[in-house]
Amino acid sequence: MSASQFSTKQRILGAAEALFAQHGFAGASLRQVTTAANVNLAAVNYHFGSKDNLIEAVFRRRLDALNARRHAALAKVESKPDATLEDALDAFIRPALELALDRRGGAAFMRMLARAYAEHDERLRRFLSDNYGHVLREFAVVFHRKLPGLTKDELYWRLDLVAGALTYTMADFGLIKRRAGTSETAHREYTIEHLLRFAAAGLRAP
Amino acid sequence: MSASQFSTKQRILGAAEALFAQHGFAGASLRQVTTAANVNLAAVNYHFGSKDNLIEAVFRRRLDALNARRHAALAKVESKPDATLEDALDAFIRPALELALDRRGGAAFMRMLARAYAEHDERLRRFLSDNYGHVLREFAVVFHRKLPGLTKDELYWRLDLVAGALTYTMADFGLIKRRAGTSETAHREYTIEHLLRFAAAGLRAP
DNA sequence: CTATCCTTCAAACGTTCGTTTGATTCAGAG
DNA sequence: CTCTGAATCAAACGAACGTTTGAAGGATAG
Repeated sequence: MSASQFSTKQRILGAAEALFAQHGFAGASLRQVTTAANVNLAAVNYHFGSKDNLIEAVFRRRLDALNARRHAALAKVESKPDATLEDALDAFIRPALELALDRRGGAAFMRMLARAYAEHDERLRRFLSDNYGHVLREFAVVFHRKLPGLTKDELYWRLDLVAGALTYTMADFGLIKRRAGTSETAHREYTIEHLLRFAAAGLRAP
Repeated sequence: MSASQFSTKQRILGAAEALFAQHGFAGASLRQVTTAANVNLAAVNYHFGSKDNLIEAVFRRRLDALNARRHAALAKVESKPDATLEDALDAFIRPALELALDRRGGAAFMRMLARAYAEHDERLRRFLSDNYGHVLREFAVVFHRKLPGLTKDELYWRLDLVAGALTYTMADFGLIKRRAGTSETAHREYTIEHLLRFAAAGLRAP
């Protein structure tokens, strides 16, 4: 009889996500994680091989779905001949915000992502680039088409800054309680509108 | 004969700043710090008492000056009767950007600050709030006057988001090499203009 | 039933951590 | 010169870390 309806693997992933978000990758120990997940200490190395592999698995669980949604949304935008920069940005932002507002740990994951972004860790950057870089490159191509007059270098670091600011901002949005009386849909649309305007202005700056 | 023109204390602070920026507070060990600073391991506890105190000292060395400059710039803005929201934002952003562009470790400090911001560490937040909160509250009062129609709660979380996005962005600006042929002054003014427009738009959003 | 395979368990591994200790060095005051 | 006190040093402390081990558990197939 386990202590939860979820499997050992899933309980480890959930506890690790929350603790990595709170204390960082170096700051959260496997003993904290396994205690919170109510599993044996050795279970992490049995199921994931190492702490580094666990970190990657925590990312993978959420980012696989996020990237698939972003890819599909961008494809839909590309099928319309009169799509704007804002439409492409919406395809980028909306899936991420839905993830950030997900009730089962979405906010914790977003905070973890923001920390990873701020860490500039080489190993983690390579992992993210190798596994999810192709979708980001698709977006970069589309953005480049919507933004002639920007050199490739200029576009790339602007995208990096915009993505960073969005990630950081969304990590905090998960913590903000929405105003009473507003539906979750309204809250999401209000937030997307806000982020989208900021991102578009940043990308279009002279 | 020491290995540098700087004192043991200063060498520790400089090495700690760089290593905290690169590996985080938990990830950088005192052995790494003291080796990089070319001092004995026990020197940290002798001069600062503990690792936590060292972290605070690294912040204090830069933030004392930053807060004084921000306070002075805001006072100058307040002395003009027709000052705009953009003027107040300039008083907030310009000293920080000058710090970020400082050649002696300014970029490293900004990256460290961005990490601290993303960490949401309770102890660190209390330290920053206790020591530098009063200047931020001065800014909040001015911003509130320039932004009627915003509730106090709305203003506070918008300021938090704006400050976070700015901090994160400036942490990366320190890494970006400016285009050849542009002076440092021109680069700084271009960047400030960019950040200022974004922050003003974010604060003024409906 | 036994045999097999996946999973869980308590215990221990060697390493690294922050911190403390007690001796040593050394410049400046009397 | 001696004395004093701050600074530096090598060495060690106990605790916590990620990881490994070998035995025990427990479901399923033959």
